[in-house]
Amino acid sequence: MKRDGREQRSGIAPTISQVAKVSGVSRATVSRAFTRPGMLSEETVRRVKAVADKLGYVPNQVARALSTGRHGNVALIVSDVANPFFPPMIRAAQLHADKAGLCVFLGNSDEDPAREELLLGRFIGQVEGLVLASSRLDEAQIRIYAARRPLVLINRDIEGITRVLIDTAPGVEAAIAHLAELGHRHIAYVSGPTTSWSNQQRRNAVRKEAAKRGLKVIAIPARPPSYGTGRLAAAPIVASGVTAAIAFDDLVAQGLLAGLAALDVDVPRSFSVVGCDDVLGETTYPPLTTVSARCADAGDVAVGLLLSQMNGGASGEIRHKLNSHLVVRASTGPAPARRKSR
Amino acid sequence: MKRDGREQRSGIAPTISQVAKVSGVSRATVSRAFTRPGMLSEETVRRVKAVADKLGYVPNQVARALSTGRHGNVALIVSDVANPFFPPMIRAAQLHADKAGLCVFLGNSDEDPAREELLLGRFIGQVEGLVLASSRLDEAQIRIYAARRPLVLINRDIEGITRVLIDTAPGVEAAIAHLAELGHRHIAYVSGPTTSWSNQQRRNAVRKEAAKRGLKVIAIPARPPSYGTGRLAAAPIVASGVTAAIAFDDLVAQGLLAGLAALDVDVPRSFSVVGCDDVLGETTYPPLTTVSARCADAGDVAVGLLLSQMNGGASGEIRHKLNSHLVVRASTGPAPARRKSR
DNA sequence: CTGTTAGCGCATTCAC
DNA sequence: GTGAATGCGCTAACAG
Repeated sequence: MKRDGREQRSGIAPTISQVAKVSGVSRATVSRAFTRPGMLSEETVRRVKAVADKLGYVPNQVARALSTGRHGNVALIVSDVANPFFPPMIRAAQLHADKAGLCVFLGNSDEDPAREELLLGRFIGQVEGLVLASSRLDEAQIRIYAARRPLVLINRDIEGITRVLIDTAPGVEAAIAHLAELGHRHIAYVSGPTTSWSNQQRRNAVRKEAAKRGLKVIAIPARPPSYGTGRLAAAPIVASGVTAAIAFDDLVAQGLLAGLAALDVDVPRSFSVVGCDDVLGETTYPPLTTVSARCADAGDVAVGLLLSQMNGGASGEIRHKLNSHLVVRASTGPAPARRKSR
Repeated sequence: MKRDGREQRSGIAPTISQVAKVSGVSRATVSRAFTRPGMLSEETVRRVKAVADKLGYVPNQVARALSTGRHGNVALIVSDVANPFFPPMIRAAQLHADKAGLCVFLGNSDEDPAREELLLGRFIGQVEGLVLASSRLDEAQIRIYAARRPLVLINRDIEGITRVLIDTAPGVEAAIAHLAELGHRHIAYVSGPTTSWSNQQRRNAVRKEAAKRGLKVIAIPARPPSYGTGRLAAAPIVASGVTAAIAFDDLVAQGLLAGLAALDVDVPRSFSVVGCDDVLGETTYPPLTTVSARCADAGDVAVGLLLSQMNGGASGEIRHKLNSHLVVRASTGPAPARRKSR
């Protein structure tokens, strides 16, 4: 077999053999100089490394991976890079992976299960572990991949597979309580993707807590969840007569804010809105009351779990829950006097 | 050498040899069935693939890479995943890479040259090409890596290295013209990172066009560029007496908007703000007039250029410029009557 | 401490 | 059209 284009640019890359020949040692010794210097005399290590340096030798990761089966790569697949929920998570995951010396493949499924599977297929062969954030794949598929490689899920609850769940229930409950205390009696839940674990969880939390406090809640969809669909939801929401809304995520809430403004509904004076995820900070107008979801932590924890699993740690039943809480800003206020009576 | 932990989970992954044995052909034939089916009889291909399927065989990318020198991976390094400028670019780059069957490593330098170099070092050995977006590395370093692998730069202008530049000058000039027509005479440029090519380009465009139209421009820094620093810039800006500001990017502009609101300065009635990049859409309040930077296209084009370079295409002097234009929304308006005269 | 030997899984010359 | 042999660059037993 001929040498191919591997190093077509600055000539052929030096291999372990060249270094070995020049330094007058065996290839194994050169290998050890890089992987287990402690096994060699300091003198040898020094000499070999000097030669390697001069030659510009750098270990070929691919060859090493083939030999050891460890390539130091992990993959992270998200459902939508452009959703502000993910970047902080990606960043945190990267940071953690970096510290462990791992490289991370990023995949973007764009909410499409087929694409997600395609990516998975491409990654699986060259990674030591995977993390799937908000996976839209069906359970059976996920199990298949989880059987082949350490795999951890974010915001997807599958029995027996390590997962980290951002538990927005406490925050959502607090939000409902907050709204109730402000005198709201009828509220809307602006719902997200039906296949989303987060959406199901939030919807249930809203219903449960609302029931407990005797609030009426209606559901208005915003699908796919985005600024645009949130904006569109404004009209049906005000038409429904509710005085407050809690949205699937901050983006939807932000759109709702805009839609409300366009309808001349003053927030928070005549309508209250609360978001979810807390990814927009105070950048909305008015600053959004929202449920803080610690998405960055999720990325960090997921990679941590993946690492311990890769290193043979307990891969049993791990279901890591991340807490949430309500952040009250300026988009919520006392319920307005009833419209009908005016 | 013993088998290692590669497939510790569901037993050993089937190799080409197993498929060969079961289908009663040689390993070479199995290999061909996957890489050059045309070389084999249809019957053979069919049979081999059937067996492979049943066994769950899937070609080992790493082994293939070692043999061919092509592993189908590329790396994308950005300076800050969390900056809304990047996600659309990342998404577009991924999409293009996907179509070409490539996997992409994502690196996040967090604006730190040292981290950027670390990442580069980890990636270089296992990718066929790299794209560096808004690299903070010094030119010499970049040249070294570019000599080893096909490499394309985004928003960094280094002679001899393929680069795609988002040319915001036309948009910025249009913005200045727009402001001038609205009667503004004194404006501020809220500047970004000094090492950023984009910042230099924008600053120069502002100066040039302002000079041409006889506007006075002062510079106020917002570093690092963010919502927070933009917000902080509001005070010195109103103190300076200018009536309009053009910000390094949308995030800074958004912060400025908030800072202005906190200072009770009405936008656009008493002050005009224009952003840069157009990554926030209409989500700000008021909707931001901004220079559209087509960041998604940049990612797409960069990967395209990288591909052609990887395939031995002309790697000569390529300097791809992406155009920009002004998007007028609601954050700009006529210059207010002069404050002093009131 | 260091050298020798034997693969990792695959793609590719050559023969046939 | 297909098989046998060889090597990609490296690491890991096994000796010494």
